[in-house]
Amino acid sequence: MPDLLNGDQHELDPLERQVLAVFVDGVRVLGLPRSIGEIYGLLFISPSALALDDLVQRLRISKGSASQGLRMLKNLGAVREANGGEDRRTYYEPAIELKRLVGGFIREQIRPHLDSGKTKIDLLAEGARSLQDPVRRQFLSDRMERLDTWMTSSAKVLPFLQKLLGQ
Amino acid sequence: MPDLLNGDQHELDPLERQVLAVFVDGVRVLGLPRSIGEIYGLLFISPSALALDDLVQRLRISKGSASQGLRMLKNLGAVREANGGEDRRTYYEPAIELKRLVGGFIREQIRPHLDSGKTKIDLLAEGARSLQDPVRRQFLSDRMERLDTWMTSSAKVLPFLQKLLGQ
DNA sequence: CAATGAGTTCAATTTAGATTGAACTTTTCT
DNA sequence: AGAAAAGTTCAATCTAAATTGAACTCATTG
Repeated sequence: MPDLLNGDQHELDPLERQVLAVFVDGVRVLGLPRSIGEIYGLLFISPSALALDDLVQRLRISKGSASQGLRMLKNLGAVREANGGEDRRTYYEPAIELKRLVGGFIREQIRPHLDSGKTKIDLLAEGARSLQDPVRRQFLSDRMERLDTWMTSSAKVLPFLQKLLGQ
Repeated sequence: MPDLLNGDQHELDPLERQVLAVFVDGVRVLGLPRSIGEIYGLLFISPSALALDDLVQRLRISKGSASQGLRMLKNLGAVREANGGEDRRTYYEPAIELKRLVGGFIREQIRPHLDSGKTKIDLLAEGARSLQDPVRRQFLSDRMERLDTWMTSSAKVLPFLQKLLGQ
């Protein structure tokens, strides 16, 4: 007698599989692992919040994968804990506002790289300025300046991005 | 007698290595392979255009890697052939305007995914509309609608992005 | 307080995708 | 023509990153 207590632990149906494939594709473009796309995707098409174990069963991924994936999605602000589950498990639901998703991605994945990049470039510009050969010094300094401009422009654009995507 | 005819085929010096590391880091964020960062980075800090073989020697990568990397960079509009090299080799120089780089990346890496994603979602929305269960149908249709909105918003934002980064 | 269940951690394994290198095509030069 | 050099292609190999799964902690409950 299968599925006695579980109304909803079936395999994914073909439509659901295809939706998940779109998410897997989407997150790969962002440089995130497949499991992230699967987990978020399943939450996105689930009418009710899901617990870790639901993800394990329906996606057939390991507990480890599900745990790590959920942590990353929480950090990105793409998933939050649903309040008021009956049992003692934690249930998760997806954030579905594009603004929030983009904001989280920028905060977690873009800004840190921009910041550490800027620091490194400042250091390298320093190094360039202390080169012996004046021609080389001038050229490299110009290029480091250019890199710096890139970073600054990119950083400036991010708030606009968020604003434009806000709703 | 090393380097008799090659004024410039040294190893990379530590400063150069560090600049390349920044580029390698940068392209990884964009989901591009390390070799792309190395090749573009070396061109970026080279005062004169370089040929494929220069890349092979200075970066110690294979001819195959250099060839494929250059092709991708050309497709991205990040590198162009320099005109007027002496010998019969092709020399390459980097595009250093952020606008152009971003434009190429959007055109080659973002737009195709957005477009194919939109197509797939339209199909899936179709599938959702023909579900039996009215509750499920309504819910999934809403979610597909939401996905569609994401795609549309993202596509609309790209031209602004390019404009804002246009120096 | 022992037992059960939820969730985490991380070393080992797997896998996707990047890189290599040898064979090939094309171009140039004597 | 044919030798040499530039560049391309792609099957085989390698490697970085994702995934697994077993051992663990922590919280709950009878």
